[in-house]
Amino acid sequence: MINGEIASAFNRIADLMEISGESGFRVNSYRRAARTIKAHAEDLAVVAAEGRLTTLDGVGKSSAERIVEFVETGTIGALAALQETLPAALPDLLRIQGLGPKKIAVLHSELGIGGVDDLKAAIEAGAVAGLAGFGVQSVKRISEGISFLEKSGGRTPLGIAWPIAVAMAESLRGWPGVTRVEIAGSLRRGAETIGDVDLLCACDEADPVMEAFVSQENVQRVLAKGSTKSSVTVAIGNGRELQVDLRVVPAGSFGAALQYFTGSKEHNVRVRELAVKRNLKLNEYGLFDGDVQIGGETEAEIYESLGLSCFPPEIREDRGEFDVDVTPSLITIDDIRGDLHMHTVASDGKGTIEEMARAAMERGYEYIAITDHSKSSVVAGGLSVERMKQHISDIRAADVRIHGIRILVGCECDILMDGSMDYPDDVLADCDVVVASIHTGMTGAKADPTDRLLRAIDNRYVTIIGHPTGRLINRRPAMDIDMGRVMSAAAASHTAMEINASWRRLDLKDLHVRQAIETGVMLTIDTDSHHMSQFDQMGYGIRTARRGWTTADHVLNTREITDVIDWIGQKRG
DNA sequence: GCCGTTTTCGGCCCGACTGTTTTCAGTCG
Repeated sequence: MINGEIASAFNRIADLMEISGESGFRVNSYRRAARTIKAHAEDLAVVAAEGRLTTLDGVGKSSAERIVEFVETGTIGALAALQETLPAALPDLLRIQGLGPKKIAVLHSELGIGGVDDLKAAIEAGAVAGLAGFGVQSVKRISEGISFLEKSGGRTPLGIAWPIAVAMAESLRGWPGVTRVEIAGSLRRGAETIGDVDLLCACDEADPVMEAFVSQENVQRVLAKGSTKSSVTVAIGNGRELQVDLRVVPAGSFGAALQYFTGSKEHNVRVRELAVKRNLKLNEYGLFDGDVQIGGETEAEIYESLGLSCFPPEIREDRGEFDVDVTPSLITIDDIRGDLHMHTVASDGKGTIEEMARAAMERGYEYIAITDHSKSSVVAGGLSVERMKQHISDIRAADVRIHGIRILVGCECDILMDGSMDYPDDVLADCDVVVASIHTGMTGAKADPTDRLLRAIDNRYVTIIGHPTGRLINRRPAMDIDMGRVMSAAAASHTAMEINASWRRLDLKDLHVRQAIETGVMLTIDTDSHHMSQFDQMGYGIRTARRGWTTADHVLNTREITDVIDWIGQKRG
């Protein structure tokens, strides 16, 4: 799969062109093509071979030629040519707040700066202040930007940012004069990682709210403070910081502002283009016909005035939402009837079977599957065949003893290097649910992960492929899997694929979820809980599912227990 | 560079904040 590499190359071209002073429209066209390429599930080498590249959004003749060039040679001449004229690491400076293409061009032409280290040295030496457009304040801001980049370490996982945002929003709601607060931005869209937290607030008087916002105890630095918009950073542990933006808007504009600040940027560009086509103007204050506001108190008003449905935030990515007649009715957490992947003290969990069952009942679940690790997962306390047989009896006994919830017998069985299962078939046959997962040999070329998954799917007792790509967000990349083949095999064999709801994984991710649905694969959304409290992570899995356009029908654990058992039985024959 | 039921040229979303170039460019979202 070369799509990621091509998208990176296109973004690099855009960065370098922008610093070169190239037309912003040309720059944007490369970024748009890069985005399409990155989001395309099918391998671009295949699309190129079949001559379909220009059917992709934002890919024209020129981009298609560059893609073909990459497929054939592994490089793009245009990128190489740009890198001859500008240092390859110069675009890294674009990630520093307060530095844009124009200032970076000055830094390079005047001081020969080629990367972040050069810039730090030049600031240290006092060479930057005094350059055209650089005063004392901007140098200070750039220094802070460098330090923030080092402390933020890029994007923050959803599961870290969400509780912080909820707590800040809750606190804001209690302030005098504040009438409404919502979380917007990529957090509201349920993105797996976020750049910053966007809070939106309606209030009687903005200035005192802004003053209180920047004066909060957990604020590390104030990046900006105005009457409608302020930015601060807050500490999130390990010496790292997260940016939080607050916007204050009039109540009559709240819907327009929520729509605008929820994004995505690409989605908003499309919406505004549609407004322009109708001779209307859309901004964060409302939808306007000339000077007359015709909408903006609610989001629905804006969308409906433009002849659109009020898209759920999770699909506002310009990934086809404008092209369908009917927006699907996406799954909600209330559709979930059970959880089919969790661990107990028998392996590496912290709760007993009974504690997990009671915690599940508190969440209104009708069933759970206990799925402890198999024998090869030694560090995770995987169960030998003998212990597993005892565990099966214990689960059956708990199911009889505990009323109000059905407790299914399961296991999370390792997929071994050759794709065979870690337990013999007779043990798997005694389980109601088998989650099959890869835990070892993810890196290195010893075994092809696609072949391993395909062989696992071929096993009649395997119900669910657990965390299929093995990625850990910000920590470990996904295995290089031919997802098209795996999904086709899963769909054909009545094997479900998991959306692992742990915020560290979110695996399948949104794009793969979409691909699964298009391929006809049954999904499950499971928390992989190792503690009772981790059932709360279901919400992150739901968001990921929604980002992949999932409805309740696509998900096995929205069904009644008898239907779940029937569905599993169809594969076993 | 891409795109098109106002098409093959001429447009491509819009506003806030900051600092510095005293009237606005650069950056950001």
